[in-house]
Amino acid sequence: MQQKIIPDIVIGRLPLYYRALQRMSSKGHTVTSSQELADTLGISAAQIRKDLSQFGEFGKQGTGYNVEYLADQLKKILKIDHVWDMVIVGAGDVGSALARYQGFQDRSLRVKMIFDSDPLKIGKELGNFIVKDISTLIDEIKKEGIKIAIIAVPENEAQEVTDTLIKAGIKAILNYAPIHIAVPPEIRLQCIDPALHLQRMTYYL
Amino acid sequence: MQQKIIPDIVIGRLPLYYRALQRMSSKGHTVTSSQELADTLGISAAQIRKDLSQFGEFGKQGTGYNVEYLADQLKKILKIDHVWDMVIVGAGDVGSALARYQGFQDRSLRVKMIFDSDPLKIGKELGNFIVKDISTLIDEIKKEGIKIAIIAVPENEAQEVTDTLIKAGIKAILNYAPIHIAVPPEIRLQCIDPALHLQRMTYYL
DNA sequence: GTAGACTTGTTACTAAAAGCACTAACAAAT
DNA sequence: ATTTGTTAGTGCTTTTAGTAACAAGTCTAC
Repeated sequence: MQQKIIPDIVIGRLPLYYRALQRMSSKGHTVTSSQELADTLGISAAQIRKDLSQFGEFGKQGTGYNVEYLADQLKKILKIDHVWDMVIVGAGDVGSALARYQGFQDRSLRVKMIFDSDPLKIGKELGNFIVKDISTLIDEIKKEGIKIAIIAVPENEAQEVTDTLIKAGIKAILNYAPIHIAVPPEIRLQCIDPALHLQRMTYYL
Repeated sequence: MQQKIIPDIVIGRLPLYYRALQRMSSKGHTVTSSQELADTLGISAAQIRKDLSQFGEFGKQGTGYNVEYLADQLKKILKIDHVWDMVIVGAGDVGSALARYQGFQDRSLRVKMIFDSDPLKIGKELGNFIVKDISTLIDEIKKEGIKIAIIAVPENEAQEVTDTLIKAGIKAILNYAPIHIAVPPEIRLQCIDPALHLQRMTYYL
């Protein structure tokens, strides 16, 4: 159904556009232009127009884009027109912060469960959750049909947890462990390692 | 002194190589090859060789790279042959998790101070730190000569905090606030927004 | 000492992404 | 009705990034 293949780099920018539109909308703006978005985001107006035109014609020449309408279209494209449940694996500092993170609200994302292997943590309260035993992970994920997981375990456990998650039917993984994990090509993977981001900048200092 | 301009995308991969080498080193490996690194990282061997050759000839034909030596060279290139002190602004969940984060150890990064504007948080203990008053931020940063900052404040305060940090002499910023912040071109900026990473993957589900 | 298997650094080539410029459409003011 | 300024969408050009192939150096086994 997707006629031409859209480059992943374009897909990567869409959430950025959506985030800006949400903010405009909450401020009461009803229309915007590629130029205004460009100024807001630090991306060229031509780039934004080209990206959006890959998916259809959402704007009106001379007028611009209707904020609500464009946001709605992006929601459909990104499949965030409904809430996605997620699991967190690892109830350490990072996992805990993510479990309490308010930034998923209003962005079609919701933490559903959190797992750990440490008997001292299992059963404990954490935010609105009770930490579950990692040995029940496959069953719980399958039962709920969850497709997205966040890994927040030590690096030496990350690959094993990944393999288990994939067995459970997880299709997208956000990895906070500071190590490269291997996944089959059909599994989506994104990594966050603050030290990596920081070391990328020290070169220029 | 830097003869040719190295693309930023190349700089971005160097910390990845360094991380892999650190791991190899801790496992006792003394030599490696572009092929082994490629397998470890999921990047092509040719790519790795080309990236490294931008900075010099670090390997030996037929043999490969000496792990310690290459790691050392990368440390020099990335200027992480000494520890960089950092400040965190915002002592909420994200800031707290970062203040306690163990992943900066052994990676030439160290949190030195944490600030907040909330009187209820100022003066409180947090990990090994006492949360400082944000109104003292400029003085404290200047006094210590700190160049790197992590922003972990709500989105509506992020731009103001950014401007203050730059006044204080900060040259590199890691932004956790879910909003685009504007900085002058000479300031390095990296952003981490987990929702953005996740929404990038939902498209494919 | 030599054959053969490895591995680097480099060059030539291919593919992808971004930038630019232009056309057509629309709105508002006169 | 006409003019002016604005803006989307698109094709073309330039730039950038990645891949593949190869010569030259190194090591090991015999």
